[in-house]
Amino acid sequence: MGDRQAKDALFDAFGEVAKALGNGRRAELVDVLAQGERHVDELAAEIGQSVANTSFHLRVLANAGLVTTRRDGTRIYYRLASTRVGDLWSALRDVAAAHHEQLDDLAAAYLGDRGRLEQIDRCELMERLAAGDVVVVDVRPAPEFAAGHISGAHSIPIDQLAARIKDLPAGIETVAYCRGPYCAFADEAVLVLRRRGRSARRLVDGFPEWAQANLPVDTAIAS
Amino acid sequence: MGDRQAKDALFDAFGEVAKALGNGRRAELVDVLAQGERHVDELAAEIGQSVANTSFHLRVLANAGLVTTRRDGTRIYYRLASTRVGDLWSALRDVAAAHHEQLDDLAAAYLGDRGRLEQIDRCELMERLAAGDVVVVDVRPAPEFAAGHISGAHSIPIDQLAARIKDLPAGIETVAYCRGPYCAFADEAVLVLRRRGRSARRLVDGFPEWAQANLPVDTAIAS
DNA sequence: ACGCTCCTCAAGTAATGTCTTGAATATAAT
DNA sequence: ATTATATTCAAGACATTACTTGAGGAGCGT
Repeated sequence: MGDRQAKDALFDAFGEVAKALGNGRRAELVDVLAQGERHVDELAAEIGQSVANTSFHLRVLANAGLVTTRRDGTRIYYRLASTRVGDLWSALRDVAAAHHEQLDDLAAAYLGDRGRLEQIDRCELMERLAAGDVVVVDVRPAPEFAAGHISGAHSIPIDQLAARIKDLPAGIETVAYCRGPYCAFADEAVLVLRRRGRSARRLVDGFPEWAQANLPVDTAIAS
Repeated sequence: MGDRQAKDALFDAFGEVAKALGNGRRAELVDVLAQGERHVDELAAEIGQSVANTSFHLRVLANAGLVTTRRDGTRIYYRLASTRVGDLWSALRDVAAAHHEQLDDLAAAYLGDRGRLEQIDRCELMERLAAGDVVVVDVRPAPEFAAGHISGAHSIPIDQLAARIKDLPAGIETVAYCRGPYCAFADEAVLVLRRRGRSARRLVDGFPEWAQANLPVDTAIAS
């Protein structure tokens, strides 16, 4: 009990879990999987990598215990091993946002200047939803909406928003949401909506945070 | 906004923070620093590495924003950048414990079989402390006690416990605590105390968790 | 100014990680 | 059975990481 070698081995094991998150592509995978399960093909497209490389990264995550798999026919679906993994991912983002010097610049380079972006927090959205004076749009890809979404939200993936904007009722404020605070989909949705003269804001974070707060969620397929 | 290259760079930055934790020696450093600030010499001894290598690892942690420094004369003290870093470390341990297949074996190899080890949780310890029918012993190294400890605890570093056991009042239960759930000091303390015929248990986790729960803490030097 | 202590930096080596390409496997559909 | 689709595996090029040794810099006390 208490010898150096065993202690090093134990902490190496903790390190292995962190190492699994220690790659940008794997971090992207975890961010996508926090929305719900996906199969390899889709994941490869999401992170812009080859299927072989994506498969390799998924195996690294699986070996670290961060994700598990389910087979359905020829497809293999990956998902986070538990909500704790999502918590770990949130904690990592928090620390990076608080202490990583260049993170603000990198976020601004990806998301653009959010100075004028109108946001709404979970509490207010919940109130407005109850009052019925708001329309909520889920602008994530369809499979993520199918895997789970804010109760009452409409699914319009961001790349279809311009074409389907007429499906949304006018004269009522629209709230767009996506994967989380570092996802650009909702930002872009707000831009598109405002350009068309709609009143629009984005939810400050995304679906995982909403679900984590135990707010109402649906998994059935809605409009 | 939203282009691949910028997104990859952003998630690479998240990955860098995780990568900083993705090494057993750096994980040990974070675990020690969660107890309070220490200087390089001590840290090198704690993780069983050369001073040069320890300095290197500390710089990696500093570059990732996980630790900061303070100079005092010839010494440079390192500390966690904020309590969020401690939260991240806790989340990492939780995930590893829940999902890493070999972690239980590695923990058992380092800590020994805890099957018969009597433990006490924070709530019960708090009650017993208020009732005054328990003696609390901090068995961490002296600098960690000085940096912060459970209010009313006595400091007897584990390597002095056998010699100083007579300083502890007999006929009253003793509770030992240390750095956390994966620290062997308190386990060993319980063994030593029981061998001497004392009634003893260990706190399930350690000082960082106690402090995080906003329970009473002292930093002054006590007995 | 000098030596002392504490810490960081640089160079070098062995090991490991990332991504590509092309082949191999497993299940489903024909 | 055979073919098609989805995923994994293997090999190789290239970059990065971990640790050692020895030199260099910063502050303190004499």
